[in-house]
Amino acid sequence: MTRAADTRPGQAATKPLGFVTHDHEQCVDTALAAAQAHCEAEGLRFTPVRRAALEILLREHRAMGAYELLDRLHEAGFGAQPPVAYRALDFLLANGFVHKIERLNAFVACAHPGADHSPAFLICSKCDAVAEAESPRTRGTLGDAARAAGFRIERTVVEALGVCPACAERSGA
Amino acid sequence: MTRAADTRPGQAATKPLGFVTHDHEQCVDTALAAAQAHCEAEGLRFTPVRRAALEILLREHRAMGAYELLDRLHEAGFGAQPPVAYRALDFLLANGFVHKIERLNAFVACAHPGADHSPAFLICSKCDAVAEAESPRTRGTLGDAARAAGFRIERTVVEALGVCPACAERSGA
DNA sequence: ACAGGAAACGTTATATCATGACAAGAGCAG
DNA sequence: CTGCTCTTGTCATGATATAACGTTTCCTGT
Repeated sequence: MTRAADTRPGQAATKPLGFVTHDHEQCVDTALAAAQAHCEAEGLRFTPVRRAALEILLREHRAMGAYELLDRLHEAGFGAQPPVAYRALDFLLANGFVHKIERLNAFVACAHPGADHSPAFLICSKCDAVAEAESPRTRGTLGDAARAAGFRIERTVVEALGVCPACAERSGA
Repeated sequence: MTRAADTRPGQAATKPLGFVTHDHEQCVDTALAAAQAHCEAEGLRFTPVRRAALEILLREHRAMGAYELLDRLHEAGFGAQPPVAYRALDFLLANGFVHKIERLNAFVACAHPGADHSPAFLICSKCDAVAEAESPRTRGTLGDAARAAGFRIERTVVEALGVCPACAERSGA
């Protein structure tokens, strides 16, 4: 509810992040700064535990379970009980800084900081690696069916299961 | 947009199942018969507990948690422990007779018995009702991105969250 | 018919994921 | 400073899912 609408198809999304290497330090810093700016603009409290949670997810750059995140937060001096992690995640999810991978019951930092988008994920069934891509607007066919049924779509989860390049090479070669 | 489960001719052929009424007795029987035929053709064992699990999901015609299904199976004389339900569900999932709704951690009988398809679901955030639609082939845009990354897609989960007609009317009116 | 093997079933126990409820502290408007 | 709201931390519990193992069932080869 706190995000402005900025729906636009076809941004630079032909290369899903996640299966490539990149300047990670910078990508973490950029995302943290963007989150902080967003919170200041919206009057949200980017508290230490929230910031720490986001930083951990950004640094790991992979889907992480809530309890694993909780361990890291606890190591960093925060509380040790599940609600500590889940509440931070709730905040980050609500503001689009992280996404939940339903298939894995895990969470991943958003790869497109700042952009309001409809994410799609590529999930490797062998190693659970996750890459985020821009969602193809499912508004087309599915949207038609939904309208015909009187169903109002608010959000669409798209998760493609398959084999990532690394695992394909490992088993194929 | 093809539908097989609602076999009544001339009615609501463009609506995704789930938000419409229909001849349920017949739809259950048809689906059970189709499943049985499929198993016989494939040399699979359509055992009593598997059949019972499918029948329960078909009759309920809604997304059901594994433990709720387990209760029903137990009432029907089967074992009372979680693996009883999860193993039946594994079989039914593997053969396309039921689908898992990741978002709800729940299971629903397939609405297109016999058809090899890529389902998409409309999930009401207010009442958890679920309707199954044919998936718009997300192969297009997402498939391109996947290929570019060297990712081989095997299956795609599509779950649209929103408000069903009944809940929209209830809150809107 | 029957022995051997694979698959399925039921059980106990445990692992994993998530939330309810409540008290104490932090930040802000009046 | 006071009252209010939001946030944090805690304990406790609920909800979802799987591991491991012995027994039964079914199929197959003889």
